Amino acid sequence: MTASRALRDAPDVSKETRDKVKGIAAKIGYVPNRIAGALASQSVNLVGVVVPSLSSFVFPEVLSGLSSGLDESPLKPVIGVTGYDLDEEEDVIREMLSWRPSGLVVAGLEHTEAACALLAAADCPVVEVMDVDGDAIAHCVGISHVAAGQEMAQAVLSRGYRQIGFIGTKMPQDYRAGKRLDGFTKALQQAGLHLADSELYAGQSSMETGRDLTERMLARSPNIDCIYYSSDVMSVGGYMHCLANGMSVPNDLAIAGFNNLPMLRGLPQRLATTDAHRFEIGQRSAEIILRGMDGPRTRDVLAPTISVGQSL
Amino acid sequence: MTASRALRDAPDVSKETRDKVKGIAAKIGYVPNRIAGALASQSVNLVGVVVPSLSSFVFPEVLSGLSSGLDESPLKPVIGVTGYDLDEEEDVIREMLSWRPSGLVVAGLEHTEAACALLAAADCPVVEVMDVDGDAIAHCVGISHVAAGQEMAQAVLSRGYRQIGFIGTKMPQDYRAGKRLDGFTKALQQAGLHLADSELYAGQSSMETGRDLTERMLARSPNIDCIYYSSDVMSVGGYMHCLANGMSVPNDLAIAGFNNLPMLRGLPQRLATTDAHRFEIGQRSAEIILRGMDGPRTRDVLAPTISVGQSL
DNA sequence: GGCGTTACCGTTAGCGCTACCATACATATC
DNA sequence: GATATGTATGGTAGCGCTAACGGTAACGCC
Repeated sequence: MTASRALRDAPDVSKETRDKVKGIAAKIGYVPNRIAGALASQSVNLVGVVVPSLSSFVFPEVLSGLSSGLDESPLKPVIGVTGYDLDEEEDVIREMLSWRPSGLVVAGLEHTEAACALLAAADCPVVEVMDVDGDAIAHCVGISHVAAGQEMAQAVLSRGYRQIGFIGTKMPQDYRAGKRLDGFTKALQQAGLHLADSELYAGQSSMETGRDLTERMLARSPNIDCIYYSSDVMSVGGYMHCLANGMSVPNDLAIAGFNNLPMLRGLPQRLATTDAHRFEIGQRSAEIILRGMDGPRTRDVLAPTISVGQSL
Repeated sequence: MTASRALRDAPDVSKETRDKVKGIAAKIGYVPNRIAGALASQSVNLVGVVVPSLSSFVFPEVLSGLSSGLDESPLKPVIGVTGYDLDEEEDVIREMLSWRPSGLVVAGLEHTEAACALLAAADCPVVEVMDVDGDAIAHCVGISHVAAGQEMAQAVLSRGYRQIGFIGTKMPQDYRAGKRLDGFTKALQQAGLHLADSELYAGQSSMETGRDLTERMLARSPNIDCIYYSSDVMSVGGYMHCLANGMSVPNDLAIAGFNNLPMLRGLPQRLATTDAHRFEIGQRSAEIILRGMDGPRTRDVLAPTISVGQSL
């Protein structure tokens, strides 16, 4: 017991004893068994984070916000990746909860029925992040993607564009992109317009896909004057198509994306985008988890920040 | 015991009993406590992965390789991030090992003395990935970054460039970038040349940094005809500088990067780069870990694949 | 001397599972 | 009928720690 206390910096150990224990522990290369410790103390200083993808440039930033928010606490984030697959998500959530974490952060509001049951019954704070358009099971921090889509539509319309295309992910895959499209088209309809053309793709967003689909859409619908992309990665791809073909942005084609990714700041022109405040979402999730199980149920709606740049 | 066996799909349970147990478990929302399970069975089906950063575009791909390699096994990767800080790395390694994982993957060969001791004493397979230039403590899969730098220098020299600059991370931060620079300058020296100019920066690589440092270098050393960047993110930034200023690549400036990132495939021109086979590194690490503790010590040196593209 | 207080250290039990073995019963074999 | 074999189930101990509490010594106070 004294050794256990000494190594954990728990009170009731004299300085000499503590130093002696730590010295010997270092010498023999003792690494405490956290599994046994966690079982005995019924506490695991880990926070599960369940995200669809790490290569989409989007979630690492949520994660750094979360890490920074947990920095002063003993909690550490543990990441699980679902590949935008709800069944896989259910497995990852189950796996996470089976380790009895101190908190769980899940991206999005859409889950399988079983996953919802797991989240509802979890005996740790659960935060659903990124999205607030829908019914949250637990705490919830994010932006309205419907609102983000509407706002961008208004920015596009106010600048006089009328032949508007959309390029984005196929919908069952990325619910949030779908909500942005819903908001966007709704706003167009209110102005008596509808989408002139659209391209939906499955799989990873990439600059290459953005460039290729832009080319295809413009070949099919040459009078398109503005394209809304479901992601900045895609919109940068579209921009590259313009650069490669001597098209002037926004004169020949106006461009708008989403996410306000760091890569936008390296381009010759600033492209229109919407910042979803990913870092802050992570930070606020950390705060909610640190409050523990007692706090009131939170629904934290951040306002997306549009930035029209020089491409509209 | 029967219930435990039923839930784990262990043998020696009749089908009726198994169904009954699973049914009741689902109904009451039972989630097995993996902590207790792991303690009792002395086995944890997790593989720790320690990487410097997730937003550098580089490690997510190693991770997908690893995941794909572990797919058929019960093992799952758990990610830890160090922020390119060796002391933080030591903490993360200690934390990982305290959970008694089935394997540990660590990026790079440079660690604190204590971390080296931990890795050497770990009772699970340990794989040091990405880099083979140096002394590995355990298994090791990667490319020689010195060789990658040399090879790119030869490609640059063979095309007649003589005023060559380098833009990259400050060295204590990213050892592998430093090794590429070493190989690069060594090859230049063998041709009787040395770097005409260089810019080193601290912090994250980004297109913006690449663009700004390129501008600064060209302002200072206008006769530079080729720049080698420590990363594709940076070289794309340099390319953006050229596009924004009407400079022709490679006529006005030749450009070479490293990593063969997906983003390169979206650009108007293909930039010179070197593929470090990140996905394959992940896959091979998975194989090594699946072999367990008995297999022979591996040193798996992959050949970096240079691609000169249209920018040299 | 009796009592309380503080500082430190040790004993015991138990966290929730699973490895291992014992048991019970059915079926097969000679 | 005795013995072996297979299938399903249950009992017991223990994984390596820590919470809770018990003990001991030293000191102070009235």
